[in-house]
This record gives sequence, structure tokens and C-alpha cells, in this order.
Amino acid sequence: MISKRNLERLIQYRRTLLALQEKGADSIFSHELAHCSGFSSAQIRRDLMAIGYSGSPAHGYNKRELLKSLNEFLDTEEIENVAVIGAGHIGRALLHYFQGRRPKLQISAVFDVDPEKLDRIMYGSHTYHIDQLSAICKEQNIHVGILAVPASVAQETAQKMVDAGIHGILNYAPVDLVLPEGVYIENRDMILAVEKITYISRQLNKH
Amino acid sequence: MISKRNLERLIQYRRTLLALQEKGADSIFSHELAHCSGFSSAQIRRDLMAIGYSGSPAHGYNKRELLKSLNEFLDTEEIENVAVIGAGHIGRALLHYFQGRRPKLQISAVFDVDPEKLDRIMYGSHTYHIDQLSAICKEQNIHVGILAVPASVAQETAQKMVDAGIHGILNYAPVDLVLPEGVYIENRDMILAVEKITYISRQLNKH
DNA sequence: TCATGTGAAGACATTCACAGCA
DNA sequence: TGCTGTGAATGTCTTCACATGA
Repeated sequence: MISKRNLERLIQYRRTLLALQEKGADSIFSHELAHCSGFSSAQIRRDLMAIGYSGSPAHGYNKRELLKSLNEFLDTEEIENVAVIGAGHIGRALLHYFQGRRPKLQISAVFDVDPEKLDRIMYGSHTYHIDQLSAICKEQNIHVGILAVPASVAQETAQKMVDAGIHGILNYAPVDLVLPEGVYIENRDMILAVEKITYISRQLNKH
Repeated sequence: MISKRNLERLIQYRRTLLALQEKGADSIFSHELAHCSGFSSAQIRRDLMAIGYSGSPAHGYNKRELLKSLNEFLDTEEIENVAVIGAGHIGRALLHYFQGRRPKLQISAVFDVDPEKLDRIMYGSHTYHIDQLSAICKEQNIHVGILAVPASVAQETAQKMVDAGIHGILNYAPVDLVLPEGVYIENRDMILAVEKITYISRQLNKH
């Protein structure tokens, strides 16, 4: 099995390649990919061992073929459905960014409690009341959810997600979720991120 | 110097402690902190060595004192100003979350280009036209910025940030920024995060 | 010549396990 | 007894450096 870090970088390489797809030659060297993606060329070569795609010393990697290998490794055959819980700023930012960007991944349902936001199409996705979470997740075979609700209701909402069969949660609420074993949580508290950068930037500046 | 991972966890411990501040006893054991924050107790004890705070085998850590040590380690004396560039959904989500949450950190300026959003107070922060970036950053001594603009203008905006003296960037745009050495970039592409969770969750489900 | 793929080395991070203490 | 603090061991990740091939 691949490590989380390796996975993150592979996903990043795919994005970088997509951006470079139309530009320049058909092929790309590891050091070019390195320059754009911010990792070292040795790291890239090592990472690509995991997906079994080989380049050639003469021309490097063929962009189209490498993309194909990355897609095969990262995606499933069928489109996967994902839910957004909370139609506030973060939820809407996600919906907006997502629109048509990833062919194998779609936000097929959005949940909220505000009557004004219910039963309509928001950036291409249908909105539902949170009480329908379980039913819709079953119906649409959803196992991944993005939690973007206010801190005050984050824990109870996360529990509802787990009860609805979700076992991968991307958590934007600034709260420590305590959930059963086997549920994968990735925390993305924006404030913590700012605190981190502030600290690092301060250290750098001390030269 | 502390490592990035260690730093992330220390920041997390602080958030966990703040949440637990009023609950239960005055002190807390490493395994309790572990349960809430999701790390191992050995990890926590090891991490706390870095900030030089010692607990007692009898009572564990005193919450108030540990918080004080963490604050001293993580914060500066004076309040630090941070800029948000882009007043769309993400920018506003950040402003909203931030309000009054961190005493030593404030979003003192927001930049955009939309005339409708300029020269007003948005969630407690003043908004300016992007052309004023350099002047305001100098004036307010800003060295950290959160980039939350559309992908199409992310690279040029990032360059403006660097020109304005910013050397720590939290990047929410789904774009590979290419910037001079010495600028610290932390990428938070939401789509990549969803792709990662989807992959991991799928593997877990295969049991 | 110059880039890939990779064994081996090195750096880094986490966990173990236990002495020491209340 | 049951915790902390920490050397030592283990585990993981990244980089080095070079054989190989176009």
C-alpha cells in the first residue's frame, strides 16, 4: 500500500500535468515537473515507481501516458459521489471550485437546515435537508462527506454522517471530532493553517 | 528548530486545550489529550518536550499553564496582521471563522477588485483594492497572506503579494504557484483534499 | 551526454519501554 | 499504582549516487 504522503504528491502531479498538458512538448522531465510542483526530481521519480509507469531516459515522461497511469491509479471506473454538509461559504466555495473539474468525482448532494437553501440546485448540485442525509447517502452510495457546518453543530453532524454510512470526512469545522474507529478524518481548520504559516514565516524572516 | 509536523500538532493541542478549558478538572493527562486530538500519548509527551513545559506524574499537565507555555511558544508579543486576498466565498469564510478567535492574530486587510466589495468593513476587516496591496502591507507590517482568488489570476496575484513583502502564503487557489526562493507556500486546494480522502476511504472500505 | 530507475545511505519521526517520582 | 520524561529502538521518508540505456 501507498503512503499518504506519496498519495498526496501523486494527486498533485496529476494537477500539475493537467495544467501543463497543452503547453510545450508531449513529454516532460522529472526536473520540469519538479520545478512546477515544488518537489524534488528524485522524489518524483521515486513516487512514480508506485504507479508502475516508466519514462525513458531520452525523453522523460510522456504527458498523456503518465496522466493516464495516474488516473488509473487514483480513480475508480465509475463516478464517485460525494456529499457536502453545510451550504455556507465553505460549502459553496467547494461546489463552485468543483464544477466540472474532476470527471470521476462529483458532489451529488448538499445538505443544510436553512429552509431558504433547500430543494434547489446550487452550483449544479441538489440541496436537501440534513434529515435526508441517511436516505440520500444510501441511495447515491455516498461514503465521503465534506463537513462545512458551524463549530457548534460539527460533532453531532459528524455523528449523523457516520450513521449515514460515511467513513471518510473532510472536516473544515474548527473542532476536534471524536468518532468511532474506522472513520477517516482529515482536518482542514483554516485558522490552524494561518497560525502555522505565521509561525514558519516568522522563523524564515529571522534569517 | 522545531519540525513542521511538530508545529502542526502543538497548534492543534492548543486548540484542543482551549475547547476543554472549562470542562472537568484543572489538569489533564497525556492520554486524555490524545483521545481528543487524535494523536498518541507518547507523541504528545515527546512534542511537549520542545516547548519546555513539564507536567507532573501525579496530575498530568495543568491546563492553564500548558496553554500559557503553548501561547508563549507559538505567538509573538504584539498582534500580527494578516491579509486576505480575494473576498469570495473562501475569503469570507476565513474572515467569518477568524472573528475574535485568535487574540494574537488578526486579518487586518482584505483585497479584491470588485468595486462593490471595496472600502467597506467585511466581518470586521477593511476591504481595499488590490492596487493598494503594497502600500497597506508596508503600513500594517503584513508578511503573511491568504490567497483566495480565482485560479485564472492566482499566479499574478501571488507575484503581487511577494512584491508587497509577503513571504508566507496560504494558497487556496487550485494552481501551482511558481515564486522566488524564500517564499513559503502552503497549498490547500480543496479538490485535492477531496481526491485524497476519496482514495483513502475507498482503500479502508476494501478492508 | 543526460535522464531514468533504484539499491543503499542518510535523515527524520514515532513508538517502545522503563527509571523515577508523587 | 500510574503517570511523566526520555534514551534507545524501530519505522518511515527522502536523498544520494550510480549503473543502465537512448
